[in-house]
Amino acid sequence: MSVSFNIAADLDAALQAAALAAGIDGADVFAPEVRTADPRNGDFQSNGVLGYAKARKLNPRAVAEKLVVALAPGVRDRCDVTIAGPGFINFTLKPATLLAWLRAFDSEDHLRAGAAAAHAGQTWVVDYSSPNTAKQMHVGHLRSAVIGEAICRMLAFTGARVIRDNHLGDWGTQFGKLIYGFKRWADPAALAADPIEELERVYKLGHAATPDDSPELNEARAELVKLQNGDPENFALWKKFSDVSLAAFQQIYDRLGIAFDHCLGESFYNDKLDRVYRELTETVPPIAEVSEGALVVFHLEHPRFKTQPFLIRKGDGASNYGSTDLATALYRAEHFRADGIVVVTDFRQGDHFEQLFLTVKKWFAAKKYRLPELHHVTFGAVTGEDGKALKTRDGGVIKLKALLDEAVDRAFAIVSEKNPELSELERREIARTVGLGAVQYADLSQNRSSNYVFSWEKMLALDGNTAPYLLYAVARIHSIFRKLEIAPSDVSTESIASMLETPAELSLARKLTKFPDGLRLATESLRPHFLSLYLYELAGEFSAFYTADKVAVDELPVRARRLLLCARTLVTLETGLHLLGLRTVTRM
RNA sequence: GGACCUGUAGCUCAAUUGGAUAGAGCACUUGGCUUCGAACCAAGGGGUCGGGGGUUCAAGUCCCUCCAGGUCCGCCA
Repeated sequence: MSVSFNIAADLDAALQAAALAAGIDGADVFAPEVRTADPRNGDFQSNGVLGYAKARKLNPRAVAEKLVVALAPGVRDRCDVTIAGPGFINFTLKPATLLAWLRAFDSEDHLRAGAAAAHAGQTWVVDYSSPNTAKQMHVGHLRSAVIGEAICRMLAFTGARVIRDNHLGDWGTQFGKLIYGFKRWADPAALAADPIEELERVYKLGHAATPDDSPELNEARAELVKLQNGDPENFALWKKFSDVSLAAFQQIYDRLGIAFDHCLGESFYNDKLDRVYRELTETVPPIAEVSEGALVVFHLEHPRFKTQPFLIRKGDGASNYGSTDLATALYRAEHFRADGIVVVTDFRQGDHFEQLFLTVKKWFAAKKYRLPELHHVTFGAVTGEDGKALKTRDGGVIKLKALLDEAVDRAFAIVSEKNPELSELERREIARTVGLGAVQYADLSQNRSSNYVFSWEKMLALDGNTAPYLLYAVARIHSIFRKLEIAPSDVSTESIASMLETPAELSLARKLTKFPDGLRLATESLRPHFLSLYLYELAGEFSAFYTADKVAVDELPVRARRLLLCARTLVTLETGLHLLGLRTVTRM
């Protein structure tokens, strides 16, 4: 039996064909709207008949009846079809169909091959993390990095060529003060020991020593002008700041499984800004205009941006983030030939990116440049359990490194308590995976647009929608295969599998076939929590199956089919968790 | 003043982007290990989906309007 990756799409096409075959009025515009159903109603449901029948004053159940009769015979062979309620068409996959799907999609590679149609041939640039150089990454940098990486992996899995671009904040007025402070107070020993720490220290000194309207501030500005004019000494300093910062960032990225293809920061676009100014002012009518000395864009069609300007060059002629972000959009469209651009930042930059995208659309239209899809992926704040911004006990900023260390330490304590017989080395390794995974997963498992309450206790809990719960399911499945001395990937043991039969077997198998749906939802909406939710529900189905039906039974055909379910659950959980950026364990 | 986000069980969050009886975890009550990892599973109680109007065969979801919290609005990003 041949079965396709996305069964819902298949059924949708089948119903469309049935509409044509039945010769119903307006069959060419009929949209079946097949989607996954509540399990109580079946595997998939078609909702399209209701709206269609209503618009033509027909009886929806009669229309549904016609369609079901006209369905190609193959559909009835693969699933039970019923009409329910006011005119829903329900499809319940037969056990043989479930088994056929599970046999077809038996590895991460086969799942990927099935999923790759969604973005095949497309190039997507994802801009995430994007910290400022010469500063520590802190807790506020976590969400962009974690969400951005998950989005990259999902896009790549669904067929896209993904370019990971770290848009560093490596240019701007703060470097005048930093150089000013560095030249006076930098301590070589401290710099060697912890460069970022030392840079932050001298920046603070530089900032404090250059109050507004002071002669010292003018000196700091002079350092900035020298840097911007290519002064060798200042440029060398700036380069050093960038290098040590990137090296420090990379230590964090390594722990989170992140590897950027490019780190094209703001400085990279310095020589690309004049073109932006020129092209935005040379159109007729011009897109940008001078207002109060600055170059700005108003969007007259917009209720707010008709009076709230988008600043693209400062009054003193200097660039700002509006300038560089415009140049960045052009570079990504021209140089990378991007079909889509995703920028992952917190929601407070919403106005900026709305204005940016409006401007880019007008600009590209005027110059006849190909316009990529533009997405600003926003997320809410990370707060403590009191609802306020997350701080250390003394009110300071929590460094990302310290936060990740604590996650691993806490996980180590839990693993050591639950599984003291494992070697310390193995417990350390497990703690890394579980601790970091818990932090990542806590961020990914909830809708990114709401604020996120940071709670060690909740993210490290073994119950509920957490990384430890999912990893526990993974570990238990590995444990079964270990005990039976079979490799999960060894498909040959499955050849004698008998037909799926028990309620728990069928329920788990049905959930497994919904992986395409969870992945599609998460990828289309750029919201990884849809994939998390699916994985959590899958792990739940597995735990119920594990309790209800023993795998290692004496009847070999029964054992084989249950092992098949275990192997597929394992592949799906591991694939899904890897897509979210987590590592997995074989025991914990 | 304008705009955006959020508001769902006591608490933390979901709800396939308009579908059928709004679901999980925590907490509370009860049951299940001489059997593959009980870090688990099964069952129970718990709801004016912030309030009110509207659109629709169908609204937690869309529109309007209030209320509450958060955020942004010219030379930071």
